[in-house]
Amino acid sequence: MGETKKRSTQQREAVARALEGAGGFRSAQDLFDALRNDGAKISLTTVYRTLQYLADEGSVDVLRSKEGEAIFRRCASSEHHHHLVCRECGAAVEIESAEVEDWAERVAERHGFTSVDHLAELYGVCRKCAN
Amino acid sequence: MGETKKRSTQQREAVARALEGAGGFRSAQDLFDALRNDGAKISLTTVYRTLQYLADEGSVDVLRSKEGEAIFRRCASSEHHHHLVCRECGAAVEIESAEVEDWAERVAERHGFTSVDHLAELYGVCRKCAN
DNA sequence: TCGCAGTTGAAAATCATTTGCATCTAGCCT
DNA sequence: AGGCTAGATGCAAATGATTTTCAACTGCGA
Ligand SMILES: [Zn+2]
Ligand SMILES: [Zn+2]
Ligand SMILES: [Zn+2]
Ligand SMILES: [Zn+2]
Repeated sequence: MGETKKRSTQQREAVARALEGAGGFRSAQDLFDALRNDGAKISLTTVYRTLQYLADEGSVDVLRSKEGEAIFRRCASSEHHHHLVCRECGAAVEIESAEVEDWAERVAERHGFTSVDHLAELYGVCRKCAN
Repeated sequence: MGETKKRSTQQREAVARALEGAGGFRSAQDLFDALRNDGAKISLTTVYRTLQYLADEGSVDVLRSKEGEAIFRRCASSEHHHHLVCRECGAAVEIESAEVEDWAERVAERHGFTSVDHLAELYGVCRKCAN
Protein backbone atom coordinates (compact mmCIF):
# COMPACT_ATOMS: atom_id res chain seq x y z
CA MET A 1 0.00 0.00 0.00
CA GLY A 2 3.04 2.28 -0.11
CA GLU A 3 3.33 5.02 -2.67
CA THR A 4 4.53 3.64 -5.95
CA LYS A 5 7.76 5.18 -7.26
CA LYS A 6 7.31 7.51 -10.19
CA ARG A 7 9.63 7.56 -13.18
CA SER A 8 10.64 10.40 -15.38
CA THR A 9 9.62 9.64 -18.93
CA GLN A 10 9.61 11.47 -22.25
CA GLN A 11 5.83 11.67 -22.15
CA ARG A 12 5.64 13.16 -18.69
CA GLU A 13 8.30 15.70 -19.50
CA ALA A 14 6.41 16.61 -22.64
CA VAL A 15 3.15 17.13 -20.80
CA ALA A 16 4.89 19.25 -18.18
CA ARG A 17 6.51 21.31 -20.93
CA ALA A 18 3.22 21.75 -22.81
CA LEU A 19 1.50 22.83 -19.63
CA GLU A 20 4.31 25.26 -18.93
CA GLY A 21 4.16 26.69 -22.42
CA ALA A 22 0.39 27.02 -22.41
CA GLY A 23 0.33 29.59 -19.67
CA GLY A 24 -3.42 29.33 -19.20
CA PHE A 25 -5.95 26.65 -18.42
CA ARG A 26 -6.12 23.85 -20.97
CA SER A 27 -8.10 20.65 -21.36
CA ALA A 28 -6.45 17.27 -21.75
CA GLN A 29 -7.49 17.25 -25.38
CA ASP A 30 -6.00 20.71 -25.95
CA LEU A 31 -2.69 19.62 -24.53
CA PHE A 32 -2.77 16.40 -26.49
CA ASP A 33 -3.33 18.29 -29.73
CA ALA A 34 -0.57 20.75 -28.95
CA LEU A 35 1.80 17.92 -28.14
CA ARG A 36 1.00 16.07 -31.33
CA ASN A 37 1.51 19.23 -33.36
CA ASP A 38 4.91 19.49 -31.78
CA GLY A 39 5.60 16.00 -32.99
CA ALA A 40 5.47 14.42 -29.56
CA LYS A 41 4.87 10.70 -29.38
CA ILE A 42 2.17 10.38 -26.78
CA SER A 43 -1.37 9.10 -26.37
CA LEU A 44 -4.38 10.92 -25.03
CA THR A 45 -4.61 8.29 -22.32
CA THR A 46 -1.16 9.21 -21.07
CA VAL A 47 -2.01 12.88 -21.12
CA TYR A 48 -4.98 12.14 -18.90
CA ARG A 49 -2.94 9.94 -16.61
CA THR A 50 -0.18 12.48 -16.29
CA LEU A 51 -2.56 15.33 -15.60
CA GLN A 52 -4.33 13.36 -12.94
CA TYR A 53 -1.04 12.54 -11.35
CA LEU A 54 0.11 16.14 -11.42
CA ALA A 55 -3.21 17.27 -10.00
CA ASP A 56 -2.94 14.77 -7.17
CA GLU A 57 0.57 15.97 -6.47
CA GLY A 58 -0.84 19.45 -6.32
CA SER A 59 1.47 20.72 -9.02
CA VAL A 60 -1.34 21.70 -11.34
CA ASP A 61 -4.61 23.43 -10.59
CA VAL A 62 -7.83 21.99 -11.96
CA LEU A 63 -11.00 23.85 -12.80
CA ARG A 64 -14.07 22.94 -14.83
CA SER A 65 -15.03 24.75 -17.99
CA LYS A 66 -18.63 25.87 -18.34
CA GLU A 67 -19.26 22.70 -20.33
CA GLY A 68 -17.92 20.64 -17.50
CA GLU A 69 -14.62 19.48 -18.88
CA ALA A 70 -11.59 19.55 -16.64
CA ILE A 71 -9.02 22.21 -17.46
CA PHE A 72 -5.53 22.30 -16.02
CA ARG A 73 -2.89 24.89 -15.34
CA ARG A 74 0.64 24.84 -14.02
CA CYS A 75 0.61 27.63 -11.47
CA ALA A 76 3.59 29.52 -10.18
CA SER A 77 2.35 29.38 -6.64
CA SER A 78 1.76 26.14 -4.85
CA GLU A 79 -0.02 28.00 -2.09
CA HIS A 80 -3.77 28.23 -2.02
CA HIS A 81 -4.92 30.88 -4.46
CA HIS A 82 -7.65 31.89 -6.86
CA HIS A 83 -7.69 32.80 -10.55
CA LEU A 84 -8.80 35.45 -12.93
CA VAL A 85 -9.31 33.48 -16.12
CA CYS A 86 -9.85 34.68 -19.68
CA ARG A 87 -12.89 33.03 -21.21
CA GLU A 88 -11.44 33.45 -24.68
CA CYS A 89 -7.88 32.22 -24.45
CA GLY A 90 -7.66 30.56 -21.06
CA ALA A 91 -4.94 32.91 -19.87
CA ALA A 92 -4.98 33.22 -16.11
CA VAL A 93 -3.70 35.43 -13.37
CA GLU A 94 -3.14 33.98 -9.94
CA ILE A 95 -4.89 35.87 -7.18
CA GLU A 96 -4.28 35.82 -3.48
CA SER A 97 -6.73 37.44 -1.17
CA ALA A 98 -6.82 37.43 2.57
CA GLU A 99 -10.15 39.15 2.12
CA VAL A 100 -11.76 36.09 0.59
CA GLU A 101 -10.10 33.74 3.02
CA ASP A 102 -11.43 35.74 5.93
CA TRP A 103 -14.86 35.98 4.41
CA ALA A 104 -15.03 32.24 3.87
CA GLU A 105 -14.00 31.49 7.39
CA ARG A 106 -16.37 34.00 8.88
CA VAL A 107 -19.35 32.75 6.89
CA ALA A 108 -18.61 29.12 7.69
CA GLU A 109 -18.38 29.83 11.37
CA ARG A 110 -21.54 31.88 11.44
CA HIS A 111 -23.47 28.93 10.01
CA GLY A 112 -21.86 26.25 12.08
CA PHE A 113 -20.13 24.51 9.19
CA THR A 114 -16.80 22.81 9.77
CA SER A 115 -13.92 21.64 7.55
CA VAL A 116 -14.77 24.38 5.15
CA ASP A 117 -12.79 25.10 2.06
CA HIS A 118 -13.78 27.18 -0.90
CA LEU A 119 -13.59 27.85 -4.57
CA ALA A 120 -13.52 31.40 -5.90
CA GLU A 121 -12.71 32.07 -9.52
CA LEU A 122 -13.18 35.09 -11.72
CA TYR A 123 -13.97 34.76 -15.42
CA GLY A 124 -13.66 37.57 -17.93
CA VAL A 125 -11.93 38.68 -21.08
CA CYS A 126 -8.30 39.67 -20.91
CA ARG A 127 -6.91 42.81 -22.50
CA LYS A 128 -5.38 40.88 -25.37
CA CYS A 129 -8.64 39.16 -26.28
CA ALA A 130 -10.69 42.30 -25.77
CA ASN A 131 -9.37 43.09 -29.28
CA MET B 1 -37.45 32.33 -33.56
CA GLY B 2 -39.94 33.10 -30.79
CA GLU B 3 -39.77 31.31 -27.48
CA THR B 4 -41.68 28.10 -27.63
CA LYS B 5 -44.58 27.91 -25.19
CA LYS B 6 -44.03 25.67 -22.22
CA ARG B 7 -46.69 23.43 -20.82
CA SER B 8 -47.30 22.45 -17.26
CA THR B 9 -47.08 18.69 -16.99
CA GLN B 10 -47.16 16.14 -14.20
CA GLN B 11 -43.49 15.44 -14.73
CA ARG B 12 -42.40 19.04 -14.51
CA GLU B 13 -44.45 19.60 -11.41
CA ALA B 14 -42.92 16.51 -9.90
CA VAL B 15 -39.36 17.65 -10.62
CA ALA B 16 -40.10 21.06 -9.18
CA ARG B 17 -41.56 19.44 -6.08
CA ALA B 18 -38.61 17.08 -5.68
CA LEU B 19 -36.21 19.95 -6.02
CA GLU B 20 -38.18 21.93 -3.48
CA GLY B 21 -38.24 19.05 -1.05
CA ALA B 22 -34.55 18.29 -1.45
CA GLY B 23 -33.44 21.56 0.03
CA GLY B 24 -29.84 21.07 -1.05
CA PHE B 25 -27.95 20.45 -4.25
CA ARG B 26 -28.90 17.25 -6.04
CA SER B 27 -27.85 15.53 -9.25
CA ALA B 28 -30.32 14.59 -11.96
CA GLN B 29 -29.91 10.96 -10.97
CA ASP B 30 -30.56 11.75 -7.30
CA LEU B 31 -33.78 13.52 -8.18
CA PHE B 32 -34.80 10.77 -10.54
CA ASP B 33 -34.32 8.15 -7.83
CA ALA B 34 -36.24 10.21 -5.30
CA LEU B 35 -39.08 10.71 -7.76
CA ARG B 36 -39.26 7.04 -8.58
CA ASN B 37 -39.29 6.15 -4.91
CA ASP B 38 -42.25 8.45 -4.55
CA GLY B 39 -43.93 6.50 -7.28
CA ALA B 40 -43.65 9.22 -9.87
CA LYS B 41 -43.97 8.21 -13.48
CA ILE B 42 -41.04 9.94 -15.13
CA SER B 43 -37.92 9.15 -17.10
CA LEU B 44 -34.36 10.22 -16.39
CA THR B 45 -34.34 11.98 -19.74
CA THR B 46 -37.21 14.16 -18.69
CA VAL B 47 -35.54 14.96 -15.40
CA TYR B 48 -32.51 16.14 -17.37
CA ARG B 49 -34.61 18.11 -19.79
CA THR B 50 -36.60 19.77 -17.03
CA LEU B 51 -33.51 20.67 -15.06
CA GLN B 52 -31.88 22.19 -18.09
CA TYR B 53 -34.99 24.19 -18.75
CA LEU B 54 -35.21 25.40 -15.16
CA ALA B 55 -31.53 26.29 -15.20
CA ASP B 56 -31.96 28.29 -18.40
CA GLU B 57 -34.90 30.09 -16.86
CA GLY B 58 -32.67 30.88 -13.94
CA SER B 59 -34.99 29.26 -11.47
CA VAL B 60 -32.44 26.72 -10.29
CA ASP B 61 -28.76 27.16 -9.54
CA VAL B 62 -26.26 24.73 -11.02
CA LEU B 63 -22.91 23.74 -9.59
CA ARG B 64 -20.53 20.90 -10.34
CA SER B 65 -19.68 18.27 -7.80
CA LYS B 66 -16.03 17.42 -7.27
CA GLU B 67 -16.51 14.53 -9.65
CA GLY B 68 -17.81 16.87 -12.28
CA GLU B 69 -21.48 16.03 -12.32
CA ALA B 70 -24.01 18.82 -12.45
CA ILE B 71 -25.95 19.40 -9.24
CA PHE B 72 -29.03 21.55 -8.98
CA ARG B 73 -30.82 23.53 -6.33
CA ARG B 74 -33.97 25.55 -6.15
CA CYS B 75 -32.85 28.72 -4.39
CA ALA B 76 -35.03 31.15 -2.51
CA SER B 77 -33.28 34.11 -4.02
CA SER B 78 -33.17 34.74 -7.71
CA GLU B 79 -30.56 37.40 -7.17
CA HIS B 80 -26.91 36.66 -7.65
CA HIS B 81 -25.58 34.84 -4.61
CA HIS B 82 -23.13 32.24 -3.39
CA HIS B 83 -23.51 29.07 -1.36
CA LEU B 84 -22.22 27.30 1.67
CA VAL B 85 -22.74 23.66 0.80
CA CYS B 86 -22.54 20.56 2.97
CA ARG B 87 -20.29 17.97 1.42
CA GLU B 88 -22.18 15.19 3.18
CA CYS B 89 -25.83 15.91 2.57
CA GLY B 90 -25.84 18.64 -0.03
CA ALA B 91 -27.69 21.05 2.24
CA ALA B 92 -26.94 24.62 1.29
CA VAL B 93 -27.18 28.10 2.69
CA GLU B 94 -27.48 31.02 0.34
CA ILE B 95 -24.88 33.70 0.90
CA GLU B 96 -24.84 37.28 -0.23
CA SER B 97 -21.72 39.30 0.12
CA ALA B 98 -20.98 42.75 -1.13
CA GLU B 99 -17.48 42.01 0.06
CA VAL B 100 -16.92 39.36 -2.58
CA GLU B 101 -18.64 41.37 -5.27
CA ASP B 102 -16.38 44.31 -4.57
CA TRP B 103 -13.32 42.16 -4.46
CA ALA B 104 -14.13 40.58 -7.80
CA GLU B 105 -14.69 43.89 -9.45
CA ARG B 106 -11.57 45.40 -8.02
CA VAL B 107 -9.36 42.49 -9.05
CA ALA B 108 -10.78 42.41 -12.57
CA GLU B 109 -10.20 46.09 -13.04
CA ARG B 110 -6.69 45.97 -11.71
CA HIS B 111 -5.79 43.36 -14.33
CA GLY B 112 -7.60 44.92 -17.22
CA PHE B 113 -10.16 42.13 -17.60
CA THR B 114 -13.65 42.99 -18.81
CA SER B 115 -17.06 41.28 -18.71
CA VAL B 116 -16.02 39.62 -15.51
CA ASP B 117 -18.28 37.42 -13.50
CA HIS B 118 -17.36 35.03 -10.76
CA LEU B 119 -18.02 31.85 -8.92
CA ALA B 120 -17.48 31.61 -5.17
CA GLU B 121 -18.70 28.61 -3.25
CA LEU B 122 -17.91 27.32 0.20
CA TYR B 123 -17.87 23.59 0.96
CA GLY B 124 -17.92 22.12 4.42
CA VAL B 125 -19.84 19.89 6.79
CA CYS B 126 -23.06 21.19 8.28
CA ARG B 127 -23.93 20.91 11.95
CA LYS B 128 -26.34 18.07 11.35
CA CYS B 129 -23.77 15.97 9.49
CA ALA B 130 -20.97 16.84 11.88
CA ASN B 131 -22.66 14.14 14.00
C1' DT C 1 23.77 -5.53 -18.92
C1' DC C 2 19.58 -7.69 -16.40
C1' DG C 3 15.36 -7.74 -14.34
C1' DC C 4 11.26 -5.94 -13.33
C1' DA C 5 8.23 -2.51 -11.41
C1' DG C 6 6.37 1.28 -13.39
C1' DT C 7 4.67 3.15 -17.92
C1' DT C 8 2.51 3.33 -22.28
C1' DG C 9 -0.96 2.91 -26.08
C1' DA C 10 -4.95 1.06 -28.41
C1' DA C 11 -9.25 -0.51 -27.60
C1' DA C 12 -13.00 -1.44 -24.68
C1' DA C 13 -15.57 0.06 -20.79
C1' DT C 14 -17.79 3.71 -17.92
C1' DC C 15 -20.56 7.63 -16.87
C1' DA C 16 -23.03 11.64 -17.32
C1' DT C 17 -25.73 13.90 -20.58
C1' DT C 18 -27.87 14.50 -25.17
C1' DT C 19 -30.44 13.30 -29.24
C1' DG C 20 -33.63 10.80 -32.60
C1' DC C 21 -38.00 9.39 -33.20
C1' DA C 22 -42.45 7.50 -32.66
C1' DT C 23 -45.91 7.97 -29.33
C1' DC C 24 -48.58 10.78 -25.96
C1' DT C 25 -51.18 14.86 -24.04
C1' DA C 26 -52.08 19.69 -22.28
C1' DG C 27 -54.33 23.52 -23.71
C1' DC C 28 -56.88 25.89 -26.99
C1' DC C 29 -60.66 25.97 -30.57
C1' DT C 30 -65.16 24.81 -31.91
C1' DA D 1 -67.41 17.32 -24.85
C1' DG D 2 -64.49 16.19 -28.78
C1' DG D 3 -60.75 17.24 -31.74
C1' DC D 4 -56.36 19.29 -33.15
C1' DT D 5 -51.71 20.16 -32.78
C1' DA D 6 -47.52 22.08 -30.85
C1' DG D 7 -45.09 20.61 -27.23
C1' DA D 8 -43.71 16.85 -24.08
C1' DT D 9 -42.29 12.19 -22.97
C1' DG D 10 -39.76 7.74 -22.95
C1' DC D 11 -36.79 4.50 -24.64
C1' DA D 12 -32.87 3.41 -27.13
C1' DA D 13 -28.99 4.87 -29.50
C1' DA D 14 -25.48 8.48 -29.88
C1' DT D 15 -22.04 11.53 -27.70
C1' DG D 16 -18.08 13.06 -25.26
C1' DA D 17 -15.14 13.04 -21.61
C1' DT D 18 -12.52 10.16 -18.73
C1' DT D 19 -11.12 5.57 -16.97
C1' DT D 20 -9.80 0.86 -17.22
C1' DT D 21 -7.82 -3.32 -19.24
C1' DC D 22 -3.98 -5.67 -20.60
C1' DA D 23 -0.19 -6.94 -23.34
C1' DA D 24 3.98 -4.80 -24.92
C1' DC D 25 7.69 -1.51 -23.60
C1' DT D 26 11.34 1.07 -20.91
C1' DG D 27 13.57 3.69 -17.02
C1' DC D 28 16.72 2.73 -13.66
C1' DG D 29 18.84 0.43 -9.72
C1' DA D 30 21.70 -3.75 -8.85
ZN1 LIG E 1 -3.44 28.38 -9.86
ZN1 LIG F 1 -9.11 31.22 -1.01
ZN1 LIG G 1 -28.48 29.54 -5.02
ZN1 LIG H 1 -20.90 37.14 -6.18
